[in-house]
Amino acid sequence: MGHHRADVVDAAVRLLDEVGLEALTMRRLAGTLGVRPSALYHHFSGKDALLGAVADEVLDRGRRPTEVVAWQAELRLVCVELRDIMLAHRDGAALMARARSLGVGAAEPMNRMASALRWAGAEDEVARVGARTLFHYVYGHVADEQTQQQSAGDGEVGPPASLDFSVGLSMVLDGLATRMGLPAGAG
Amino acid sequence: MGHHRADVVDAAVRLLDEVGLEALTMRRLAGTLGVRPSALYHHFSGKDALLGAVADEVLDRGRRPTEVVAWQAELRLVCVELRDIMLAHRDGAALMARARSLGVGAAEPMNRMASALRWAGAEDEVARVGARTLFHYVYGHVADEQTQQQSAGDGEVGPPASLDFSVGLSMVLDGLATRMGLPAGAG
DNA sequence: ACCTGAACACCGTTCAAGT
DNA sequence: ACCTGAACACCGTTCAAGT
Repeated sequence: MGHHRADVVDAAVRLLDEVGLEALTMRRLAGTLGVRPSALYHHFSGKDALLGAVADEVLDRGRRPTEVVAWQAELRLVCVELRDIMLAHRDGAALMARARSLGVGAAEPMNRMASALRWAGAEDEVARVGARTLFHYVYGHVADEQTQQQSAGDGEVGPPASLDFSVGLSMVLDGLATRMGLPAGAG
Repeated sequence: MGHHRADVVDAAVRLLDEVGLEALTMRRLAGTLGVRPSALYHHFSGKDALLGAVADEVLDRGRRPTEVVAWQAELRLVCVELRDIMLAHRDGAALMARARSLGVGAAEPMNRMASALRWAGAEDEVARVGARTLFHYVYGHVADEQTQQQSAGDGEVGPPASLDFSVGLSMVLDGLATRMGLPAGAG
């Protein structure tokens, strides 16, 4: 009875956190809204479009204010922000992968990374490849974290994931610096 | 009428190449074998187990003989082999991601990378993180390639993907070398 | 603009029973 | 050991029709 697009996205984010990506179903989502499944197609052309909107909404909610820092530190901040966003929602990494593979949404983080690199003086190819590499690193790491914490649940292991993330990120940033003809280790 | 596990896996690989991962369905697979869907559950406990077996089969088929080379070159060979395997099958990257997220199969490439790193003298943490980073790089790159070539199809763009892959890989290997206290650029 | 009702063409999985 | 028959509990999507 009178929902808007934003209401549907809100409900979808809540449902995602409750039941996970696999159980995030058009029929189930309609149920939580007290509406018939077919009603959702008034707001979205299909499930793909809905998932793209959910991914962008989640990205937007986790956005932090920009700080003025050196380029390596900025890339680090963007990557940490992206990881935190993915970790903030059940199956967050899988959601981003799904949206990207459907070619709908979730493009902003990589664009920010590429911008930072170009601003730092990287050639176009290095900026493009570097941004992709960083994004894939973050996504892959968080995807592993979330599938592990899904299969564990009992023995608390806890914080070493963040440390591993930081170490690997430094590695990629070092490689990036080397490619740009700068000394490694500033990050 | 008398299929074995291996027959089912073979048919699944063929069907994957024909119709893609999304349409690789238990019912459809049963159809190509001239069998009822329920018959498949005699060979596999469920779809997840089947997909894991498919991933491992594909990995095994693409395996190349080991060459004796420097560690950076060896890592490069493993990564190139992994990319070629994924590219050799429709939705190859998505298949590996799916298997990994289900915690079934597709673990061998990362193990080989970690071994190569330990053999080269890397500390345990660097070997673990390095292998993960390399695997995620390869997977992410190929996943992008395959979703792009899925949405393109018309204007031939072609080879630059391989070049981008090589550049990004060198970047990661440089970062790895730096972390190990070695000069970058040997790869 | 937003929704219902009803249908279409599918899914994965289980389980008793057959040979 | 390998398979059938039949069912259960779901899917995404379409489309005419209602308010």
